[in-house]
Amino acid sequence: MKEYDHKSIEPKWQKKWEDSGMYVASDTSDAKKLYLLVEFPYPSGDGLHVGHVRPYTALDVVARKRRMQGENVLYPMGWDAFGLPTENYAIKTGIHPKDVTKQNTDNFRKQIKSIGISFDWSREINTTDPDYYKWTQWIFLQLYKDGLAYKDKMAINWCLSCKIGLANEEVVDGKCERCGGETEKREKEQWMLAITKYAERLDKDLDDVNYIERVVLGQRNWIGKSEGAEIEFKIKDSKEVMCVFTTRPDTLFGTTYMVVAPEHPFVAEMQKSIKNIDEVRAYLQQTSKKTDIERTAEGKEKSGVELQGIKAINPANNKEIPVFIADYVLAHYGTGAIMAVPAHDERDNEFARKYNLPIVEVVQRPPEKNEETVYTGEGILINSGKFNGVETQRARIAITKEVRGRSKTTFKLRDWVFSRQRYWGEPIPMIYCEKDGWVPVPETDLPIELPEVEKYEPTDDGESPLSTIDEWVNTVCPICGGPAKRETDTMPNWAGSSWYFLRYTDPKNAKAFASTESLKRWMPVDWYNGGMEHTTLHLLYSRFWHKFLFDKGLVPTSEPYIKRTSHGLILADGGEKMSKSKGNVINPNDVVEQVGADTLRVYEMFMGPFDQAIPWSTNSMVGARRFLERVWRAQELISETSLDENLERLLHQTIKKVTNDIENMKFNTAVSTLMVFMNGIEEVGAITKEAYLMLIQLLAPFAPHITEELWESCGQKGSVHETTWPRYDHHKIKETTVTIVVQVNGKVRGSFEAPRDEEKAQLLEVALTIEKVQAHIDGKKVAKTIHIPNKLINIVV
RNA sequence: GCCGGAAUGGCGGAAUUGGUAGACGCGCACGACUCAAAAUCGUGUUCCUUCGGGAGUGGGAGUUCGAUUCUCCCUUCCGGCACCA
Repeated sequence: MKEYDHKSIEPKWQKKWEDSGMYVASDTSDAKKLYLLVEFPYPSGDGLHVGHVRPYTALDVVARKRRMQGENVLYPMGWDAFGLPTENYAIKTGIHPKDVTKQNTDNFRKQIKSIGISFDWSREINTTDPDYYKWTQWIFLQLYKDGLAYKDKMAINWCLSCKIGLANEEVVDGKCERCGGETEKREKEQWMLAITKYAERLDKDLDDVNYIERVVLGQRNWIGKSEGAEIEFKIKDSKEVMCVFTTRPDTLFGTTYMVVAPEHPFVAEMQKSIKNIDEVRAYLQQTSKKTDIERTAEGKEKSGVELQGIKAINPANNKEIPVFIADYVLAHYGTGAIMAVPAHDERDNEFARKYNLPIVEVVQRPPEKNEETVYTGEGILINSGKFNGVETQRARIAITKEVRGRSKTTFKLRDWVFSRQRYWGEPIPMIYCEKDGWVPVPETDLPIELPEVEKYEPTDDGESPLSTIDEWVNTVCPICGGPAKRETDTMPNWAGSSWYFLRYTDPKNAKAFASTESLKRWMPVDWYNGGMEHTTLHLLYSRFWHKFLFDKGLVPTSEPYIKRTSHGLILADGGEKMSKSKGNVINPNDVVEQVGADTLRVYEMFMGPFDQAIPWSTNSMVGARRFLERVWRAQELISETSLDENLERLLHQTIKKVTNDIENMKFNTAVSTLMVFMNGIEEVGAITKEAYLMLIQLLAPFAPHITEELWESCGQKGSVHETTWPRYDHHKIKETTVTIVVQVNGKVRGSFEAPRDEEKAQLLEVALTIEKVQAHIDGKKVAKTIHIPNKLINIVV
């Protein structure tokens, strides 16, 4: 027998697979289709990370198993290659981002191939390829035509170090999501996408998809749907009305003051009536200087100023109430104004206490609730005129109706800031004409390609580097033919990834982003695995684009992904995140070199639950390697004798468990089950060839190279990956004898072997003969006995 | 603060329609092989113990013949959101 030498085996089979094209998904097969997707990586200069290997291997295991079960599997890969690190590298070195991208993708491709993932490389895509981003631009134009893309001057989050505008989703703790630098608010004209028009459907349709719970919750939370009512308050001695949004119209009688956001136009409109206008202006100035971080950083101490001379009328009881401005009310949410009910809202309560405002309870507090806390729950109304005694849920509708309010649903979700003042992104295909305003580039002119530039840095005034190239910027208006200028902003790097899964179905189509036929064949994605960090960004954006395309009749389903799962991070040995600066990064290249791709794969599947973060342990990895070596050596144990009865049962149990565990992503227990079977083979010391070949098949999805080699050396023809997945015989799984556990008062006192399905009376008889059992019931009366078939006898004394 | 998730040997983890806690792997100890070492193989490995047993799945109560699993309260850790009316 040869030694197990991964260095010769792995490249050998990788080449055979590539030459045979056996992982190319068929566009003509009648077999059941299965579209498996992992997030395509940003090809960074650091190369592949062991963290990439986990999800790629996991769905590769599923892909290989399902192919063996006869399905036509599409499992593609590509590159999400626009982005800042490449651009920053270009700024530093002067090398064109295109060249950097080429180097990086070549490296990534080579690395991924070295771990034997069965991607269909014939469908490889790259978001920076003009043939690809032509269609990203095309989709933008369709959004524009439908009024879903618009330009707006607005306060955006500005990253001081990237010199770039950021979407809200890209700001984390007031810091830039990408570089971690400080951000501030800045007024700037930006292209926006009206994702909020899809808020309701993005929320509701989560009911119909099979996403893991934490993804659904993350999206729901981000969309922030909230049902309530809009109610108008008259302003005393004025024609003005103030409209508020509330989720608790039932507490209207408890409204003792109102608050409007400092930015609310009401303040300017009413300035003549405001007696303390200087004080108000001082407050406005103070808050406008504050960033969101500062507003929240002050321990949430609420502040505000009363608008003296202004009174609002509570429509429920016609009482005059004061009006405040305070920065705890947000201008962009609801109507930018609230009715304050300090008895039943914690924020209002805090504010009312600080400014000595009346607090009127209108919902009866249940007796068990602490009187110190603000009661925000449901109950029976009090101090509410004719609504006294009504239950809060019903009162919401009744009071809203009484004061002519209207039901209203609001969302936290805000429109998507789509402009970036950067070079390395898709140019936004719009032209500005003095006469005609913003004009879309004609579709026949797409793609608008990125021009060559000398400097990649954004300009000091925050404009894109494209703005300095006059011959590119200056163009003619598609409508009037007069002089006009191109938009120099580019798209954010979420653009290309918002539809890439569609392109895989028909990657070379020059007439459409994908043909209807291809889309019908492959969509929707059956199973999409990716990181939790993309729950509110990529996943929401791509669902939005897909729903838009569905509305246009361009894709066959309203949801792009049927099932979404998520992998846990791989941490460094000590449990910290792997990072270059800490020097604790494990390079998959080194691992493949030293112990082989199969060992790496088996280890990553075995290390722990797939959805859980887990520390890397090079020590533990040797267990995976030892296991493969034992499988290798077990060739020697193949003998002509018939299969041991216990081993046969174990084999069928193994087939069942591995088959189920793969589908449930319990890869760790699938591998351990294979190990148990291997232990069984060694214990018996012999195995039939047939049973050994089944072990090879079950292991094949996890360790595709060594199993090919073993399959071949056992004299089998063709690839193990093209064989039929083993089936188990449920008759052969059942044990003929079972271990019966004997308990006395619930404590284990002994056990014995008995034939399967033995009667209780017989079992009890045997149980009572056990010495230890006798010792524990000695002199006591047996109250009752409990029998769980084929499991245990419990004697209660 | 709110919403999720988690807590099991020296370590990663396994086991739930409630039924032998610690599968599998790592590590460790001892033994075999070897001049020796590595590799490999074998045996053992939750803790305490007066060797009869006893305790034990973050802590405390409860339901049950029986609880890692179900209920209530609490602690700690991780992740997400954060003045959203």
